[in-house]
Amino acid sequence: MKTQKSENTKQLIIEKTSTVFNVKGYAGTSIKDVMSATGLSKGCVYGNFENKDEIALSVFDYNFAKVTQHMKERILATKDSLERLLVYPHTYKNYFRYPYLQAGCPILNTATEADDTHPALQKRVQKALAFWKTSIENQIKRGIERNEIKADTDPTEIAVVMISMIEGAFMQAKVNKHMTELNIAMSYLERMIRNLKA
Amino acid sequence: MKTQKSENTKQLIIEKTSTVFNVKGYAGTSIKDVMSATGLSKGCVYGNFENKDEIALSVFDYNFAKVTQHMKERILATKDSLERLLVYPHTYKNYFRYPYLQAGCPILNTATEADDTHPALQKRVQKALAFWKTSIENQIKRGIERNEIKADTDPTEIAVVMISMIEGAFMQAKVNKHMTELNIAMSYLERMIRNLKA
DNA sequence: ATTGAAATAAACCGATCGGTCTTTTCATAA
DNA sequence: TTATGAAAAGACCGATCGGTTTATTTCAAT
Repeated sequence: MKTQKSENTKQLIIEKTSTVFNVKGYAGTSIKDVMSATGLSKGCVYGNFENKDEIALSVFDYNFAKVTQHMKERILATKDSLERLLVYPHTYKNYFRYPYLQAGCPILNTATEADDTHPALQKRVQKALAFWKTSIENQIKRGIERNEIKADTDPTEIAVVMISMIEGAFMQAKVNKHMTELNIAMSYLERMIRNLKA
Repeated sequence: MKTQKSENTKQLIIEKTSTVFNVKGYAGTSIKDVMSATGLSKGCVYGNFENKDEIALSVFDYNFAKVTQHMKERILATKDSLERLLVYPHTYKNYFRYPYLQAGCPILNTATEADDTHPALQKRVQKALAFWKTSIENQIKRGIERNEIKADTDPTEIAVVMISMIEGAFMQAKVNKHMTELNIAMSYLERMIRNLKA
């Protein structure tokens, strides 16, 4: 098979550049950056991707899939609904342990750059954000059905507040280069989640 | 005075490009953008600023001063400590009314771009964030002294949570191009603040 | 009327940008 | 062993980047 190999290098390019794009952003990452991150030539890069846009889009999908997969695994390892929700603050409290979060949350990083300049990337972020929101909502609904979470809990409100607090606190951690604010916010979030107990 | 005039154009460049930098970011804004936004020639731009960095730094200071000034005015117009804290969710709930917030929160926009790429800008954001935090803390301390806020309130925690929620919700509003999540988060924040009442 | 700072347009610089195209490499199948 | 064709390499493209320099003009203050 010849296509097999090309599929491999395509994946290699995505993996090797995933950090670069997350750190430098779309406009800040050049093809030269892609070349030096992968060790590949320009011809090879453009042989596997149509243009820089296509790389950036693939990289965003890859980065988002990484954190989604991690959350999924952690969530499936729990039993109680509250424990499931607590996975989020627990993970972000220790974000430095996860290489794909060390460069920052891909949603946050991409969102602020793409919102007015890159419609295609913006749509991806919108979808990612919507996916995250509904999956928290579903966890809460499930918790209510199982009588583990107070029946009068508003799933949408909790989901929005959780996402807001995580992203806002994460931004502070990144810019301050320390965890103080992130820890404070995540501890508050944990308490908030525990208060949802039926 | 001859310096007067040059001071004016310097200010004009800052004002006219403040939106551009907030929308396109530092890396995304070119000198050509500065020229077309101001209607000035390249020679004139470089006659008033040493380089692009100096413009970006000045623009950040300008943008941050704008929102700080707005908050200050609003806060001074209140009497109660809780009302003072409520100024923040009220303002961000109607952010589209304020031109200097329409392009996004300068702190958020600059933070995510500069955290790993532009140390000078990053320092500015750190200072801005610290200023914001301590000023919320001081308002809460004042409220406790005046017996308007519960004595067991943790000023730092509330400050961090407020900033996190605002920035995180703002990000969602910008990327989704609608206010749903921002309104939900700000309503929650209002309730949280009202719960601090002594 | 003179002066001189400020702004102008334009040429120019080397570097880099994203992207194309031709050549070379190299594994595979005949 | 040789022919084939995909994949990788790298020279090359025009455009733009940030920034400098030049000569010229505008215009307010003396």
